[in-house]
Amino acid sequence: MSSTEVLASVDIVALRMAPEAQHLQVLLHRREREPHVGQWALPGVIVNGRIADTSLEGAAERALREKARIVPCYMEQIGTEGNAFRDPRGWSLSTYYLALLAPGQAVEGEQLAFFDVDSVLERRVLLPFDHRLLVERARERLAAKTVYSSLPLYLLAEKFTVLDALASVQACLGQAVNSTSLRKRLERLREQGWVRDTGEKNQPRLGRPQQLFQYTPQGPRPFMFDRSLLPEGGQ
Amino acid sequence: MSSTEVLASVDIVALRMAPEAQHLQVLLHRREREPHVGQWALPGVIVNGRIADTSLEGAAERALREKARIVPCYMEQIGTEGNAFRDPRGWSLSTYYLALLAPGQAVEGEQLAFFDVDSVLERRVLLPFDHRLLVERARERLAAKTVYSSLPLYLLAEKFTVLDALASVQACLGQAVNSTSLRKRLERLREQGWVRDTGEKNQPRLGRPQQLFQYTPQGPRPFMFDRSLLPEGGQ
DNA sequence: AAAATAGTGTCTATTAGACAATATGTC
DNA sequence: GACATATTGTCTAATAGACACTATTTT
Repeated sequence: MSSTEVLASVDIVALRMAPEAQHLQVLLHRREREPHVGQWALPGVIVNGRIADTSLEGAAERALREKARIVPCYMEQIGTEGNAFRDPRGWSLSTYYLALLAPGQAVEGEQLAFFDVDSVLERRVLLPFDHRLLVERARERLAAKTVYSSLPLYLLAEKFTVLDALASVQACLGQAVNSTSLRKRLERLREQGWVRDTGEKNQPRLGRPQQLFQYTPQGPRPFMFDRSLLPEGGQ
Repeated sequence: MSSTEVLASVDIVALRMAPEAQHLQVLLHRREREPHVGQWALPGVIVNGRIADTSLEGAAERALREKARIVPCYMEQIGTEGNAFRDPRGWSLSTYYLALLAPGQAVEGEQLAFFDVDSVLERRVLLPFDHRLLVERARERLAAKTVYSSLPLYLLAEKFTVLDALASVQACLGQAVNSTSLRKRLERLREQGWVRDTGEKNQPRLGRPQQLFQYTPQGPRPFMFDRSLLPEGGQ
């Protein structure tokens, strides 16, 4: 009977909308220990290691709090990757979470930075372990839920315009979305109490002012629409 | 620096359609060791314990193979539950999978049996650890995917009738479904090559014979429809 | 007034759902 | 033929998507 030697960790794929841009960024943290010390990687912690955790969920929150002093707008477990090869220390297992952050989310220190998700997925930024895979899976889940739920709205500032919402949906989905369809979805959300018209306006440099909305979730899970945004895209 | 003592296991929520009935059953295995020896529980194994595993997925397949000598039609990781309380031995973590079995799936031995999912969820059959929760989560995922995918078809025999498919969808969903809608979905699947009309017929005791179909998945993941089966039900 | 941007209204296509109509078997 | 069941067809409702139209601001 050998001892059960499995290293358990949690890693966080924390996303925000890039400031003044239309794409997603992922929060990375410079590793403080071996292996891969000094490299940019997903923030994460060993589960119930030097610091006791009461639950996996708790460990995930601790990872974000300790490494980045951040509390996300939304967090969801995506899955667990475990095998004998992903960590040079041996058999390891990482349960990873998708966290959605507000667009203005600031981070302190030299050890933290946001990187474009696409540059990670396209390997222009290389991550240690299988962290690229974890980002890819989190991104896939986000895209899949975007077509039939209100999930992308968690990435918005407290007050947002229709175009902000459109940018978020498109960034999550990785493709263009019909703006009429999105407006109708926002209108339905408003009827259901999930979105509030603040009555305030935002004046762009030119043109008609934009209505400012507020996302007011009525439950822990996003609102589910009964149709996909992308009929052809399915499958 | 304390040692990282976390017990990692995989557990399988393997479901089949009850024979001659319209509901789901879950495969349980009588525990051979402490804790909870002799009780009916989800089949599972310790990850990379006495027997080496190369991956979590591999451990999940091993669990089904070792405990039940079964190869499922479909398997999907649902999530990981981990905390300090779920196992009396201490901090433990279980990654659990949903497995879908063919309706005739036989099991050998006194140590294996199918139980109605509802009797587990309603606590008429009590499972050790948090296994009831795992069954509930797997069932939720199945129901959620049933409204917009072909997932329930993995529960069918090689050749099935429209009514078989309807029974499966309704069992997965836990509620009645319009049979016209399901027929149209099957027709679309047929056009897409995901379902084949075998040309054969099944003669019920009375009435017109039933067409026999065959599920022929065109990819590893189920076919996605672009609308929900339950417009009102959403959210 | 012109330009630019936001927001509304109208029409089409698709598909779930209700239900009537038809087909094909047993007794 | 009567009956039972399966299958097809027709109609309605809801909503995504395309696009024309109107509204509101700056210059």
